[in-house]
Amino acid sequence: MGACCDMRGFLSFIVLKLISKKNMSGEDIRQEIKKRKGSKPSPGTIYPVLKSLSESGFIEEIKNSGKTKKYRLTKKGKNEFKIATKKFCRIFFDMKDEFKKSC
Amino acid sequence: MGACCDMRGFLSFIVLKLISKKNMSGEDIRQEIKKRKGSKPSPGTIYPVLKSLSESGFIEEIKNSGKTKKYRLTKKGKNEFKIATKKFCRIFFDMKDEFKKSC
DNA sequence: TATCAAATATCGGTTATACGATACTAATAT
DNA sequence: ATATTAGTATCGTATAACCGATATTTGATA
Repeated sequence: MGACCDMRGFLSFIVLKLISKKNMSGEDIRQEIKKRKGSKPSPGTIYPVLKSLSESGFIEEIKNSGKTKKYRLTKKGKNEFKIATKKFCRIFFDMKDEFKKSC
Repeated sequence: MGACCDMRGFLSFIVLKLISKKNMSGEDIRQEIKKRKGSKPSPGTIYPVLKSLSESGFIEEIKNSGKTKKYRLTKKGKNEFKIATKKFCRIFFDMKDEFKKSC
């Protein structure tokens, strides 16, 4: 319910996008999404996504000193992200105008 | 299953976006989404969305000669779309770079 | 080493997205 | 007037996104 456009979905894509810029942990990702969407995804949302992306071979864990697990894109993940980005652009190509107006 | 980024979601937003540019019928919208996403949403997908947007007062039917019903944004709908666009931009603001590279 | 806290992992349940099938409606052609 | 057909509407169901609660791990600190 609520507003018509709750921007639900695209979470896997957003995660790939974030990791593509910088290696990140689950916590890092939750924080960054909070910044962007306003609401912080629950652990029960983000960790299954990371697991799924990991099992599909799109991302991989990198050893880390702290108590966090950081992830990076694999080669396969980079390719997948490239394809997904193309698709995203085909869907939203005319958002370029809105970007200029609204951002 | 399938790829990780099936771009599911955002349908209401896409519909508002399309109608914001040009008054459209359900069929028009299905066609346009097929062009963008590759797959044509089924009637059972699109008409409930139009109904819901209509009941919420975001879009309204305009009388039409043909056997189609065309919709346009209401004032409320324009406002909602503006807000949703801002949110979209906050989430995907750094897609601007990708747009340049991939579109 | 025992404890604490932060991050991660898992599970059950809710809701929205979406499909396929079927039914309805209305303009048009026979 | 009746049949045809494109567009619209509705229903039941499947799937994925997501949350909240709980459990587990692990680095850090007492």
